[in-house]
Amino acid sequence: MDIGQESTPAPLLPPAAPALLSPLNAPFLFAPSVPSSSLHPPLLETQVLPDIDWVSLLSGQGVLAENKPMIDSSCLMAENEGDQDEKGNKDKRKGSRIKKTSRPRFAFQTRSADDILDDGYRWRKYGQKAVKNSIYPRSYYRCTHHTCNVKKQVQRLSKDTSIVVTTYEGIHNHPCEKLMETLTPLLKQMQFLTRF
DNA sequence: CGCCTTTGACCGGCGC
DNA sequence: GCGCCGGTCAAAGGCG
Repeated sequence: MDIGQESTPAPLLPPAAPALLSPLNAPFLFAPSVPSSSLHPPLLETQVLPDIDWVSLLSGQGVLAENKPMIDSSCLMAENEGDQDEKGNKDKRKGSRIKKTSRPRFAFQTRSADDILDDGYRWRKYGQKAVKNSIYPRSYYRCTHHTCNVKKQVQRLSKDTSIVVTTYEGIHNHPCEKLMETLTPLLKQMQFLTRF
C-alpha cells in the first residue's frame, strides 16, 4: 500500500512536529519550523506507540482498534485539488469525489494536554465526529490559506488519554506564516550585517 | 466585521 | 436495499 510519499517531492509537512515517525521506513525527521516557544510545552513529547497500526493509518485504513478497512473518502479528490475553490455546494461536493488520488499523509502523536499543537500554520476546524471505539471525538481541520488544501485530523487516544494523534494530509504550497514572521527580522539583520 | 468554532444534516463507500 | 461509519458542508452563533 502506497501512502503517496514516494512519488512526491520532499514534503514540507508537517512542520510542526518535532519529529515525524514514519512507520514504513526510517524515521523521517524534519526540523521544527517554528520556535520551540510557540509549540505547546511543557507537555509536548513526540513518540511512537507500539499498538498503533501506522501502516493502516497512513494508507487510509482502520486505525487503532480494529483491522476492518476504513474508507478514506478524504482521498477522493479531483485531480487538480490545489486549484479547487472552497465555495462548493452540495452538488459540487458530489463532483469533487470523482477520482481517487493518493495524497501524502503523515501521522504522529504527541503527549500533550492540549489537543491542538501550534504548528505555525493557521487552521480552520470544519468538522468533528465521534468515532467508533474511541471515547474522544475526531476533529477535522483545513489550512486557511486560500490556495492550500492541506487537512489534518486530531484525535485523542482512548487507551492513553494523554496522547494526541495528529494526521496531516497533503503538502502546504505556501510558507509557514509564523516561521516567516520569526525569520524575517533575522534575515534583515543578517543582510544588514553582511553588508560590511 | 471578519474569522473561527459548533453542530446537525448530508454524502459516499462498504458489509451484510 | 439497508444500516453503519467516516468525512464534509454550511448555517448559526461567539469572540476579539
